[in-house]
Amino acid sequence: MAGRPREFDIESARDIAMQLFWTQGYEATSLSDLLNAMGLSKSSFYQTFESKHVLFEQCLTRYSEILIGTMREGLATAPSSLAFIRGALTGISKETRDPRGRRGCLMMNTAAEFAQSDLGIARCVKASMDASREVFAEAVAAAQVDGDIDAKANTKALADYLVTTVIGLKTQVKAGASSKQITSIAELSVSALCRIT
Amino acid sequence: MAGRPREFDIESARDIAMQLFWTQGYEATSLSDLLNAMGLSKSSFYQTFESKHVLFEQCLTRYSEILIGTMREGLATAPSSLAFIRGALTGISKETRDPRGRRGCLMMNTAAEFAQSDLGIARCVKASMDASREVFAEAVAAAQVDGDIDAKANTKALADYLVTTVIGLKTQVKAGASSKQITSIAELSVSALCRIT
DNA sequence: CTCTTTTGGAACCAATCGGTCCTATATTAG
DNA sequence: CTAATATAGGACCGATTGGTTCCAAAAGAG
Repeated sequence: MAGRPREFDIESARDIAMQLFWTQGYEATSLSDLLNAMGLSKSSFYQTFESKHVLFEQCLTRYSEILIGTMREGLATAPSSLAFIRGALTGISKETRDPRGRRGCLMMNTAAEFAQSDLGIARCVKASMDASREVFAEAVAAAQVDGDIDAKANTKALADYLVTTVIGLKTQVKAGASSKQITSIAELSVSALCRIT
Repeated sequence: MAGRPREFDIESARDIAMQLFWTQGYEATSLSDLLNAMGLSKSSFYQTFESKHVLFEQCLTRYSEILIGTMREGLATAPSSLAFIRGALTGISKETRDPRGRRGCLMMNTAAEFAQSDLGIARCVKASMDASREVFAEAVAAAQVDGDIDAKANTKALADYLVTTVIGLKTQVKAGASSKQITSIAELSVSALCRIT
């Protein structure tokens, strides 16, 4: 039935594209950038992925899956829910030292690049933010049960607060903040979180 | 000595360009977009502003001047330093209703679009962030004198925290958060600020 | 062997990009 | 008047953009 088998792995090719979009942005990533990095000919590219735009949407979805999955795993394996939250914030300081550079978060970058112009993409970004807020909400709720965070506080509002802080921290990294600055802001945010009533 | 006088105002033309860059981003704003919006011919444009890139850098500088100026004025006229801080955060919720749309902050958008690729622009973004952090630092210090914020807290760290929160809030607006969400996060952040020791 | 599919590469597309240059006209100062 | 500058508009530039189409070769399945 089937003819010549595909010589590349679709998912890993898409992951390479995702890294490119993440680092350079959508517009700044040209088709030939993609072809070179993915090691594909134009034929293979357009036969497999419909267009640059479709591929980008797939990359957004994939990124969100990884992001949320990593968060969920971190929450499940952390010594405590509060430890997970603290780690999620302070861990951002590591991105400062990353040789691949201060590239922020693909979702935020995309939100900044497209704003309201592309409806499908805007929906994708919002869905991803909602999902990460949901994970934070679970973490906060658990920390409230643990007694690390005041049980009377509004769980969802605290989750929103955490998402906002993460976004702010990642943008600070991209704007050139030092590792020390990031760590200090993160610690401050966590300790503030624990004092809220 | 002088010939035919210029028929447009350089500063207001640049302001129009700034608005365009702010709304659409640098790459997404084409030369003809600029010419149409500014009401200039190509000749006048290139004679007055050296290039699109140079004009953009001027717009960044201008934006920063306005931003910092507005902050300083707000700090000077607010009933208290803490009131200024609270207003700076909660006021972001208004941007949700702005008909011109959720366009975030030009500096952050630029940071997201250029990342580390353009050194001059990166420097400009960092300078602006440092300046706004400085204003926040003055406000925090004054609020500490007022007794609204614990005097033992690290002033500069709190200022960094505020900048981070503002960035996060503006990005949330751009990503589609509701006015209520923004207000609630802002209030939460301020009350957290007052409890930090 | 045949059918099907993928492959790489090239040719080609219209459109747009930022930018330069030029012409002809208009408006000022001296 | 002349010199100097600004104007609008168009011609033109090379380069690049995302995307389409065609082709001959390759390699699997039946």
